[in-house]
Amino acid sequence: MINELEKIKDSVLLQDIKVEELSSMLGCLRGVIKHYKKGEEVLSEGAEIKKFGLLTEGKLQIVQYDYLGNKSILSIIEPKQIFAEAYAYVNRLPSMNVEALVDSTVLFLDSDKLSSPCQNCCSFHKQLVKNLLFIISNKNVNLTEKIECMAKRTTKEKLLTFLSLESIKQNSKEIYIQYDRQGLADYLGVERSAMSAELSKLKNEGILEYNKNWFKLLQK
Amino acid sequence: MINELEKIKDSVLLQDIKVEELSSMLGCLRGVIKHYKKGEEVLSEGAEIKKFGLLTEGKLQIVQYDYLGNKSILSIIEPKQIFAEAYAYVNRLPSMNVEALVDSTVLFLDSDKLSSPCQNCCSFHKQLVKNLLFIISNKNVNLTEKIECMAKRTTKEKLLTFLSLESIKQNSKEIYIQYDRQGLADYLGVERSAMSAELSKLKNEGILEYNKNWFKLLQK
DNA sequence: TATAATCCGTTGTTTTTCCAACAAACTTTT
DNA sequence: AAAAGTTTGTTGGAAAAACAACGGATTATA
Repeated sequence: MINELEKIKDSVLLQDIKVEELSSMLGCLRGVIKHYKKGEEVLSEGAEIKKFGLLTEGKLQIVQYDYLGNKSILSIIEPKQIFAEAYAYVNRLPSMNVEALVDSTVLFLDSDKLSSPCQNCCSFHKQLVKNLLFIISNKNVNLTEKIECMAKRTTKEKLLTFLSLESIKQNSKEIYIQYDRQGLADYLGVERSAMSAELSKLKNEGILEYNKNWFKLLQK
Repeated sequence: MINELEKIKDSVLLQDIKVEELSSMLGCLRGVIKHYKKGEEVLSEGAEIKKFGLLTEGKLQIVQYDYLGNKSILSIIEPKQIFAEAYAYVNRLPSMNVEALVDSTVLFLDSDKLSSPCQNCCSFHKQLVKNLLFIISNKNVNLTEKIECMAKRTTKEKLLTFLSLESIKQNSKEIYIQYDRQGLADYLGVERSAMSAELSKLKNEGILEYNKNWFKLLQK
């Protein structure tokens, strides 16, 4: 257990919590460590979620199957990230599955215990709640921004909306993006090749310059 | 102030908090009441947010201007709802404005104080945090579902994804939706007339029956 | 009840996207 | 440094969506 804590002590969730407090936290939040083999299911669709997970080791995938059975990957969970936290706080059944992409270890924490501090009002609770609110709020803002992009009707507009949001965040007309072309197309919900074509057009029109992950918005 | 509390005492944020505790809560969270005339700006783009709002009276609109200056309405805030809570917990500047659609009254509460209970660990803090986590998590799930619909490539798929999600939520093949046609088209990010045409097609193909707000998914 | 206003479905045209296939550029491996 | 694999840009035809315009139905208003 100590070993696992070592790996996640600088995660966002545990930010600014003293190392000495971590093990008492585990008890308070009913921490449970579970191991999964590659390909195993960590959480399954429709199963009630009372604890959320903090990945200590490995890699997970959040996937969803639509009404036709088509699989789509919602996100990849890397070590130190938490998952399923929103469903833990909402009495709705999740419509997605979590699968282990490689052998993985997860620390599950009781969501109720986190938000309902014990009598002695342990000092770390305050910080944990703050961190969790930050994480969920941040996700919220990110989802809203993604919707802002996807709501545009044309690929060109989706691209420009995405790039100007990045430009604001990076506080510069020159920006570096985290996605490759396929990743960006997936994010915006469009076809990669069509998006590439649209990027070329924007370059020809003198609206944009780019090279690999570097982009520059010209004029206004 | 007492009068304002009366109006919001059964809001989701204040759920399961005793009426006697409400006024001490106001002090603890540095509650501030503000009034706005119709058309006035409640929060403006780029201005740091330290407090989130709880609308006690009136109606607000969250709007956004894109890189071309086009205005789009993100949501309408009705009394008892909170707003700007995600931005209050994230150190990012909001990219939207909040405007009063009619004369309105807002109770602003300090987000820091909410997540950092005072020394005496007032009992309502626990419940407030729980309620807030519920609200934000719920929003999160809703945003994710919207993205699930919008990510589909065709209007037909967007419609069927939306309807089967509703079917699951309402636990029935027969469902009632909250939007009119224009509202649904906006939600899915498509053209109303094209969507109407697609609905007719689905009806002809025997996949769907509908009349106004009532829909029935046939077969699988 | 008449009138106005809004909502909804239909159709034809234009624009945009998807899709598939391929070639060029760049990376990684051997 | 060659070979293999991956990523990105390009193109043309097919499919879908946007757009505009209109008429009928429903709802709200005078």
